[in-house]
Amino acid sequence: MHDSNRKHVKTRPYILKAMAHPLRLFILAKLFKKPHCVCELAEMIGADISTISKHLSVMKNAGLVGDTKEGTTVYYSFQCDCVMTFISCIENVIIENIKRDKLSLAKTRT
Amino acid sequence: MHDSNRKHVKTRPYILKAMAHPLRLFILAKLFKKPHCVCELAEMIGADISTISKHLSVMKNAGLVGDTKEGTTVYYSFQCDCVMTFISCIENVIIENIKRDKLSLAKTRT
DNA sequence: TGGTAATTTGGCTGAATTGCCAATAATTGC
DNA sequence: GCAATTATTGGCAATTCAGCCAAATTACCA
Repeated sequence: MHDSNRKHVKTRPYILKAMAHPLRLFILAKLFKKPHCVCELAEMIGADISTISKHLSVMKNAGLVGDTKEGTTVYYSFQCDCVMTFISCIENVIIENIKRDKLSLAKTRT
Repeated sequence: MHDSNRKHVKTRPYILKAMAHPLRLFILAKLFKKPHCVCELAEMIGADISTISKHLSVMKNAGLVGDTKEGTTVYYSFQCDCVMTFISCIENVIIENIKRDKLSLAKTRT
């Protein structure tokens, strides 16, 4: 692989990784609607606060969310509009996949 | 968490996971330009053929790529236009991140 | 200054992922 | 049919990731 490619390849996936987790997608969807603090999200999800905090940290480092302190409370908010555009795009892929599955199923039946 | 949310959350991340890997992003970028067989990609990347084959299998299951057999050779091709739109969107996030880093760096300096 | 609430960090264990090798399959041409 | 080529699958060791608990940090308030 060319060095230029190698560099390209190394720098990009961290943003995708930051999204590629069920809880993190859920959190993104919630934050898209309005900002939430860590304990609110932990409450919604039913996981340990420290777990949620770590997930938020991953997404913050990836530049997907931002945070604001108010006293001891930290409010996280959505920071990347294009992500939601993409998530809705993913829906389309899923629909296509389902169509394809049905098609191949129909084919094997005949 | 509501059941409807739980379901939502479980079904989506597999497509993101299928992209969230350096080699897989590299492969997607290559396939975006033109179809390639497994051994061509393995050659470009310098990894074992079986490794590449498994990566392609993950992406195929996610509906990101498709394959066509020609003799013993399997050509993989791009199947999801919106992904590249998104990858270019990721570039923007990266640029924003860099800007932010520089800004915070400048702030700490003053 | 001491106590309290919200969050982050460290540490640990179990689970998942990766990548190589070897073995197996599938297809072509002799 | 048999060797050769291409790809897939199984198995294994190494690495990374997730999630929980406990400890540390931060900010507020009396």
